[in-house]
Amino acid sequence: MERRGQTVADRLQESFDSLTRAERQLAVAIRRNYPVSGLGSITTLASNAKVSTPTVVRMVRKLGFTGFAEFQAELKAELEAKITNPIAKHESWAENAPHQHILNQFTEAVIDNIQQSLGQIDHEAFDSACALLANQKTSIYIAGGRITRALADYFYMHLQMIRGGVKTIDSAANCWPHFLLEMKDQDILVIFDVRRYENSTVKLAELAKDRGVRVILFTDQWRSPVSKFAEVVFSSKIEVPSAWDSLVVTMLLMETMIADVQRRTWGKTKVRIGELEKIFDQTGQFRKFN
Amino acid sequence: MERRGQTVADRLQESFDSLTRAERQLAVAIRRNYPVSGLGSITTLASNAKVSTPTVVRMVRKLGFTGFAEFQAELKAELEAKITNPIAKHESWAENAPHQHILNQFTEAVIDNIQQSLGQIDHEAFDSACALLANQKTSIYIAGGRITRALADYFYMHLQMIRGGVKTIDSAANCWPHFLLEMKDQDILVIFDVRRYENSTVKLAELAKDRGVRVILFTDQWRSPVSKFAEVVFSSKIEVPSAWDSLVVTMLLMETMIADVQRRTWGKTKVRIGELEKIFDQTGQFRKFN
DNA sequence: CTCGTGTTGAAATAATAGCTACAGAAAGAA
DNA sequence: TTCTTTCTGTAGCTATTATTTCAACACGAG
Repeated sequence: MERRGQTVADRLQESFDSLTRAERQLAVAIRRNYPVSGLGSITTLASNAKVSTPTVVRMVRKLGFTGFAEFQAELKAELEAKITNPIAKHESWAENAPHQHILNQFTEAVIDNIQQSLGQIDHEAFDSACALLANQKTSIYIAGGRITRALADYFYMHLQMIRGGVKTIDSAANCWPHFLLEMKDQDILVIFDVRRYENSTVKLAELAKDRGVRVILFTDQWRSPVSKFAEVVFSSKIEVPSAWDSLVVTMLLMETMIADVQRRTWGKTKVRIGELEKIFDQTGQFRKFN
Repeated sequence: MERRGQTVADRLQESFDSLTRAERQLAVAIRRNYPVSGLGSITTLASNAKVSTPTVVRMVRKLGFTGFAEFQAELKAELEAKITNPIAKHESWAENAPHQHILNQFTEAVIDNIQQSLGQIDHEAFDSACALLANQKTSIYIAGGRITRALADYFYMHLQMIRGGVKTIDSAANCWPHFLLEMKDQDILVIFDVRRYENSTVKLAELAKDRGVRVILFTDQWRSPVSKFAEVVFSSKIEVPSAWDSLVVTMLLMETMIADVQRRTWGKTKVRIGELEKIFDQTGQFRKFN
């Protein structure tokens, strides 16, 4: 078998499909902090990956090594090459691709967006928004625009598992009166609105606010006009080297919020999730691994 | 004694005068090919330097370590710092919030996920997937699971603006026969499937492949069983400090793909977008700024 | 030359490493 | 469901490791 020029990472990648669950878990652990992660004892590596030492032995054999010692020797050799090589500079995200490759360019822009957006965020506003969403006495309405609809759905899907009283607002504007009618004082309306802002969304926010609804807005760095009616506003930088905008940062904020709301409501959510799991088990629709 | 910021090499240099003959011989051997030389066993190191193992122990104690293990751990830490991407080691992302704040913890995990996932991506596979999607002669079908449905919709929304012949597959499994019937040889099926993997999705992939359809899969680090039937697989690390998984990396890859497909089809897409704009202008539904 | 001080490695020891065998658990097939 | 097959961790074995002990050695002072 020809192995010339193949790094351990390559072999790991190549053989990934033929690995078992525990072995994949190990492979991921090795890639984390590669290649230094593989330099300790087999015991350390195994416990870091939360697998047993025989699993380690079996996996390195699958990669074509005679044993852990040979595997580690190879890692050391790679490391040595990397250290002595002057272009070892770690400046690309997709390491095998050239720096000009769109994967690197795009990712760099996204990282910058994250840094800029998070750098400006008001964490107290974030906390208060989470508190609002965790308050189970009120109802939550979620609305998105043409492009942001997908994020609204994603948010809805998670919140609805975490707590009751969550509704997603149909994108067709002629359905809104029904939702507005239902909204009570102190209810929450979460709106996603990035450029190009939609007139109808602004109207929705205004009408909702008139009814005493508290509005949480996810928007871009230029801020949707909805912000006039919003109690809490999160603006994310969305520019990337693309004809389209990136909603990655918005999604990051939203997921963080989901995590925090879940934490706040855990007592009640635990029961809710338990029931949900039971239903899933009954349908047999899902399976855990492999 | 203050040891802050001192590397092993520094200590070696500093204490060189107080070392004995055999110890100096060892010190030189360590600096030769530093720091990888110190990563093997004490036996190997000793025999490379042509000294005995007790000499090694005595010397590292003179440098201030309690034993060889501590010395080696320090070397590993140095190596790790040397080859790790500095941006990933960012201390705080939301600068005003404490480091323990969930915004910082979550973002840190996401950045790590990005680095891990991009670090092992096959950029040639990425390019070929983009080429497949840019080929306007074939039709594209997009399918998602319970959670990933939102991503599938997001992808559909963009691709559908970029080119024709894009369809999203209804999540209800009983609608699939109709879609399968329509699929032609060489058509593309894009599947989003992260844990917990859905049995029905695997079946869809299998049936599609039987019809000569080429499958592109977005999954997580453990890989959905769909990967058996997929021509191109993108796995993203999805673990975050949350009860739920993070699809931020998947979204990043997808957006990058959208950007690249758009670039490839620009000639035809320009016309298509132009027409779309015209329709939007006519409906007056959207406005550009404020 | 002899003594004393400091240096060194061979040998002994205790701990840990890597590896194997095997049995229980999980997944897949019937 | 039940039966097979495959996977995975526990327990135990042997080889090696890091460390300690101690006798031999080198070398300068007297």
